[in-house]
Amino acid sequence: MKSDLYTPLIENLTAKADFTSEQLAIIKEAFKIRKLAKKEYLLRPGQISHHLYFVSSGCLRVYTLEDVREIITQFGIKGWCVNDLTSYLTLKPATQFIQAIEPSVLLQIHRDTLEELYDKVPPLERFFRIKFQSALTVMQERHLKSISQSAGERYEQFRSQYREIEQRVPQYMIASYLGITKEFLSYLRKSHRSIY
Amino acid sequence: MKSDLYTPLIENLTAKADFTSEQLAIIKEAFKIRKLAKKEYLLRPGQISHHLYFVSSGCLRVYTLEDVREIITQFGIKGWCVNDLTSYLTLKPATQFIQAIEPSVLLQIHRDTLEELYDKVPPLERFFRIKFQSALTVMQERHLKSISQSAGERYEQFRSQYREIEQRVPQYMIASYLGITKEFLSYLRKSHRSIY
DNA sequence: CGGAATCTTGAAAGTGTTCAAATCAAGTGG
DNA sequence: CCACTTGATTTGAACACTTTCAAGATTCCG
Repeated sequence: MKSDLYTPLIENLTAKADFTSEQLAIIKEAFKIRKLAKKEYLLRPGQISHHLYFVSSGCLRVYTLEDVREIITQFGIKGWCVNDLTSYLTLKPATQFIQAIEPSVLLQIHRDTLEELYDKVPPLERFFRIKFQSALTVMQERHLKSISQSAGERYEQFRSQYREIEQRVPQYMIASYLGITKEFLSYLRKSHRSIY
Repeated sequence: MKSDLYTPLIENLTAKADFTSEQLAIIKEAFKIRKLAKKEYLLRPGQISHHLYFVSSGCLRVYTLEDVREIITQFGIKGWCVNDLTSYLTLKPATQFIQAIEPSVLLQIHRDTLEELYDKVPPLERFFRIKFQSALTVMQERHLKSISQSAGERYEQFRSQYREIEQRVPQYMIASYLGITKEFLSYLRKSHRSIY
């Protein structure tokens, strides 16, 4: 059922803005289905990110190689977007990898198509403005915590905030997302064993 | 000269979008001048942020009290915006302080006025979508560095990226912005004395 | 079963904080 | 313009948090 895959997208759209059913149909039409096997890459450094990716099902990670160490900057599960946004917006080569952690289904839209849609469907521009606003506040909050809290606190908070992700991805990836080593995360878990 | 104060705003607007001179006039009209003495507060925790603030001149800081320690989340100089964005967007009480570090002049617009403007001047919505997009990528980059780089590297990078701010604000504020103690920043400076 | 990926352990080293005191700089009022 | 107070920066020692490295244990999957 094609429409199944589009349900999360439609829900997302209608939650934050008003679209007529005609507009929704146009938008839906513009998003193409993209399936990924486990461990398959959607994007690699050097490539240019030409699409916006909406996760319909599965789980992905966005990460970068700093020095020689992997740092995960985003996870993506149903209802989230994943991207190397800088590459998408500036047309510069990506610096990040996007890889499926599980078999996944994405809905992708090309930058040029979306630009056209902004003109064809004005509420879409508002939708994205609002989306980017919220994404920014989330990122501000995340950054604040990363410099004001200890690793243990950040882990606790991650566990409660993203329980679903915590249960689906290996622990060394969570460590990477939190900016600590897998060994230290293991140590933290041990010393609080009673809690977990 | 009133128009002097508006120049940075106009430049900012016209750099990223196309407005007719009529539209620019309408927008300009909607922004009110707000002057602050040194150390004066624009916003305190508990208050609701009803305005968007554009810095026309001077220098401000946005900070929060974590535990008992001040953490600076943003600086604002000419051409930048400062805010507790979460409060502005959700109408919830602010958690951050906004304080002038120098005598400053801001241009402020009320949320309701801006919402009306989005309808009256459609390109404005696009302007802000693009602004928030860029702000998000900047924040992503900043967060990545805060978890992948050492304090020394972050300081080096801050010095080169924000030379102007570095020269205008006391060092303990830079330490606070970088998420380290003033003592440790002092130590870093000492051990690299030759470089600075 | 066998191999690869993941998770755990412990010791040693590095990075950053805390606290208390000293120094330096910058207004402010007399 | 000096004396004084406050604000800002520096120092050093002890401590806490996190990483590194090397090894071992465990789990997962073909």
